[in-house]
Amino acid sequence: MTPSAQSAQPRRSDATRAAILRAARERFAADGYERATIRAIAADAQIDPSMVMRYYGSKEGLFAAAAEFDLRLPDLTSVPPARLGEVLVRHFLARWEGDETLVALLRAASTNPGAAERMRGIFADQLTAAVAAFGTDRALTARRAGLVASQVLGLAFTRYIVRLPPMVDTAPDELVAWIAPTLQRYLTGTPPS
Amino acid sequence: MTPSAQSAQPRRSDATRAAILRAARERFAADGYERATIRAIAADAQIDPSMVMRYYGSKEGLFAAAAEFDLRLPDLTSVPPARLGEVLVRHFLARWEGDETLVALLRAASTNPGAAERMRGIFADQLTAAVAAFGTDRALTARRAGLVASQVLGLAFTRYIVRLPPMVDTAPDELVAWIAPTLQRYLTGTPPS
DNA sequence: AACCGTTGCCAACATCTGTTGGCAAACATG
DNA sequence: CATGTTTGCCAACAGATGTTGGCAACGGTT
Repeated sequence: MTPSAQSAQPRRSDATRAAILRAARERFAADGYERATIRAIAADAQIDPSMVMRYYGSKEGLFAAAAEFDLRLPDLTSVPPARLGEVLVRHFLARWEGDETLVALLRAASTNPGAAERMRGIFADQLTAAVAAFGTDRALTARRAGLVASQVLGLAFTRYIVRLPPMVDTAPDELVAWIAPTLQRYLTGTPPS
Repeated sequence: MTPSAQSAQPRRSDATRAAILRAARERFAADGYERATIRAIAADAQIDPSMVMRYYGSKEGLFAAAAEFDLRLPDLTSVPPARLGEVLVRHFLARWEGDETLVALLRAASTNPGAAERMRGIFADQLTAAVAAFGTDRALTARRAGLVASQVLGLAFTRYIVRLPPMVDTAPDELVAWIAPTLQRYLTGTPPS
């Protein structure tokens, strides 16, 4: 993300690189992995398709770069325990509406094994880590995180991908009110026998 | 589905048609719409690619035929009201494990507009109809159905598509125990202000 | 000014895609 | 048997796709 992590001096082509990445995210989000063609991405970025190859190696490499994503989950230990669910849904909704990277990842994960692997990594690592902050049983923690992921990804899938009318039309606040108790129970509820 | 609805006599090519449809469902489920090529489907069915075109017109036509699906939702009015959630999750899980058509539809819906439209139709029509059986407020009914869809599709997405380990490893009965209360509340819970 | 790495474009490649038309064999019908 | 229809395969087309190599222009360094 930050342009000069290992390469000390910024290159002259950083603008081009960024334009490609932005166009790639848009196309991947709108069309999915296979329908988003390098030519179309290059056209959006107003450069030649061969530049995409030079800077990102391959289509897979481009996607890997475009799908870099940090959920930026808050520290759940500093959240009032009773409001965990609400904070989480609200955070996810905001994160989703503000950055199309997640939609790109979601669309691509359905058909591209690499994208699915990336998605697994994000939710297994970041979400599980956040949930683990207030639980000791590792298997139970993983299960709680998985359940939260199932509801949150289902929300995203129905709202941004399939676009089910009731899920698209409902205001974020009302969605939060409905879904928060679900996450709350997945996070803190007593596990079934 | 039934081979002789309008055409009185069964054709000699019915076996071929069925083989194509079966192979198509498998490929669409495994690879998604764009990666499932007509050539691969034809190879699986052990016939020539051109036969697919003759019998189903186009790739879209083939998908439309392969993605025909009935949720076979039970009549919710004859279910004990307190067990609505449990019955629903269990039904969906069984339906999903037993028929790969839904997985095909789910994968394809991410990238193919026609598949998304089909998915919208299935959940808007069949699920909303089932939910409408015990509610009068139409907007609220649609919202309840949408919420149920979000959790059920999220379950399917994480378990069958992304294959999040905790969602794959957890036994169906335990998933039911966790998720049933969620659907129960979406179906019968008091709506937020 | 001479030099060299960078940036960019053009043209082309090999391959794969959905799709089409024609032709031979199998079958059914008179 | 003769006729028409159905089933199947082969070969091919037109277009799109990821990817590559070469070549000109630019920019900084010595």
